[in-house]
Amino acid sequence: MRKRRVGIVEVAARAGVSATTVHFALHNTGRTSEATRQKVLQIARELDYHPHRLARGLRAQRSQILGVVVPGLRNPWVAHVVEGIEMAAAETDHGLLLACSYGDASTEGAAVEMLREQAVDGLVVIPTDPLGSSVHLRALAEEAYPLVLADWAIPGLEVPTVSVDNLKGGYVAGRHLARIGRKRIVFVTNVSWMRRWPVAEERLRGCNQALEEAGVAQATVVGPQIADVLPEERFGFEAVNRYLEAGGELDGLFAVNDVIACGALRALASQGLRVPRDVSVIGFDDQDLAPYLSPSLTTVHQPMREIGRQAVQLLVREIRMAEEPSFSRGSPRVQQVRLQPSLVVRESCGERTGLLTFI
Amino acid sequence: MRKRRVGIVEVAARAGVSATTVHFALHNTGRTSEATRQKVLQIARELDYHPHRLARGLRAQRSQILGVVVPGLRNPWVAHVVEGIEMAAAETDHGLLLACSYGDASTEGAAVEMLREQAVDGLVVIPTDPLGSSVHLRALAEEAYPLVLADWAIPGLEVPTVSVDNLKGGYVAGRHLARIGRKRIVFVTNVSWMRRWPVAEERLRGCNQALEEAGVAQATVVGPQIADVLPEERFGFEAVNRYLEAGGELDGLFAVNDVIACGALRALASQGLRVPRDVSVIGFDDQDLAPYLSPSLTTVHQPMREIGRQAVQLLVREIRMAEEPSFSRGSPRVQQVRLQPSLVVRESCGERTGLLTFI
DNA sequence: ATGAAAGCGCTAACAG
DNA sequence: CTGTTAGCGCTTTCAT
Repeated sequence: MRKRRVGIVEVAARAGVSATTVHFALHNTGRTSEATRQKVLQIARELDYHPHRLARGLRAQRSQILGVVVPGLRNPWVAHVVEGIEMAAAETDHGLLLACSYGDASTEGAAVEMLREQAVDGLVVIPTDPLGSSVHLRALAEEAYPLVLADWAIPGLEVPTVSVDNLKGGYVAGRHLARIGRKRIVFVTNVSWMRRWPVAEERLRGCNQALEEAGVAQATVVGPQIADVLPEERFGFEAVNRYLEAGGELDGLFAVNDVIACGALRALASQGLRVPRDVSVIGFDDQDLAPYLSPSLTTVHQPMREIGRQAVQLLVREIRMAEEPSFSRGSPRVQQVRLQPSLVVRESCGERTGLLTFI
Repeated sequence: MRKRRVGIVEVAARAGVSATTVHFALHNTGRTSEATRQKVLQIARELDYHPHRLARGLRAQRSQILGVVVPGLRNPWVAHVVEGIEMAAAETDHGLLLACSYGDASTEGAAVEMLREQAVDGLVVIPTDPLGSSVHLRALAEEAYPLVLADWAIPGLEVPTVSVDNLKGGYVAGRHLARIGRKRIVFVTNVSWMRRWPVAEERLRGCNQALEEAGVAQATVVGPQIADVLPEERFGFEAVNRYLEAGGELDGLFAVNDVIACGALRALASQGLRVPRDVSVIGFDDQDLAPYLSPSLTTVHQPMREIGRQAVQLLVREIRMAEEPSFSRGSPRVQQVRLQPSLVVRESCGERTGLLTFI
């Protein structure tokens, strides 16, 4: 039989006190005598009382729920970021309402709408598309709705953001390729990633900067020419395959993420190119599988869970600021957190081919 | 400036009608004249009115939120199931409150507690541990709280469940290994998977059944002997490495999931064993990366998103049944959905080694 | 065809 | 130290 939910009044009745007293007893505000408090707690336990957060939320105008909008969960990068968000949310006693945009700006808009109706206290969004996203995100920002972006900032949108230093990430990748003597570098990215403008572009720019410093030709961008396909492994595979079939050459490859790198590795192998002998490959993310690919993948590590955690921290701060404007005290109005990536060298680069440097 | 949320009463005021009328106009219950209805809708739009679902939920005793508890998101299997859940939830106008148990039964219990306080209408749980989980899940079941399990049923717990036919999945894997002439089969699983009793055990049992039918020796179970480590790739790698270092032999390997298979592939390669020449490898799940590993992974496909979708469907049904008991009409009280797996043959098995069959 | 009023479960200002 | 009371925003019965 469905057990009826026991509320504060039933506890009050059983304890022979008022609902108010129960409330103060449960929240230990020191307004009740220790005796009644114990009695109330005892009865609450007996009755298996649980607060009804909807009711509390309605009254307090605060649901203790954070909304999260992500492009989807199949890229492990996102999955890890969401885990980080979940951990931080649980620690700060928040629930987590999750919605996916699946790469579509209007789905994202609908998700934001829906989450707002559910009265989330704030939103963490990994935007899907700078143009489409910026419309509704800008609307949120304008009414000072607590909002934090993860992964990348939308140009011209002043919102707290936590992201990784993509320029530097690209730079260390490019520098490494140059150092080990690679001359013809290809940068693989899909259109979705190009749309996320700052991300792919910065990684590419960082890479090119390093190449230039080393006197190596700029990277050839492969991928945006062809249609986007899922999963991303397949995209990486097809993009590289087409490039090679069209007679393209390369001795170094830098992929915008590890999943695409995985597909790229496969394409290189299928075309008879050996990694790292013929081609050095670098990914981005350092996902769980990177060390276990064959060859293991050299990649630019980023702290994925940490991105999620920091996003929640910024968001909680935003929420407080929205509630008690005095809280802003001193610290800058909009915080940007930029985490540092680092290169993890594994087999796919074949450090030993570095001998080429001496030729 | 923070925009104050506009409610039904403000719309009413502006339209010169009562809140009741606004309500009926918005919900198109045909109780208002078309004229007033249009006017109200117009004003609602102008004022950018959005219903407050917390308030509605409180009144209606129904939050339109589903709770989901999963072990974590880093295994892409889970990520895909959650995507399926998210899609189905969005389609049925439900929000999705997500919590992770991280493999710990008490964390799971706390998550369930928290979700109930948030007044979710029902729960989808991927249990973490049959012993630990069964305690609080049984409690839910006893009070007829809408609950659906995904992935595996807890023995003796009568709750709707959607899972894949693991016995059959194991069977087709084992049969394939036998058919291509493999004789010394190893089954790799970690302790966490063994705890999820029916899953790993059924996959193993199905495999052994096929081996027996083919007159091949039962599979050696590798993994549970050593401590669990994350990520699972690493576990697969270490488990297989230890087995080989201890002088273990094999010519066929069946892993409890693709991620562990990925680590196993790597371990085999690092020990100089070639796949598929020396060893045939089969995984379970058919995750995105399976076709892009080198060699590409033969694996037992399961419809991951579909599991999530079906779970939501069962749950929505449970919720309706709990609300209007008359709804149960005819159909069995507890539904079990069992989806069919299928073998996807790729390079890691080397069908051509099937020649061995003729020796 | 429309409105008044009660109430979902909890909180907090205000009395005593 | 404890209780009374008035809502939070929406739904729904009952009047008009």
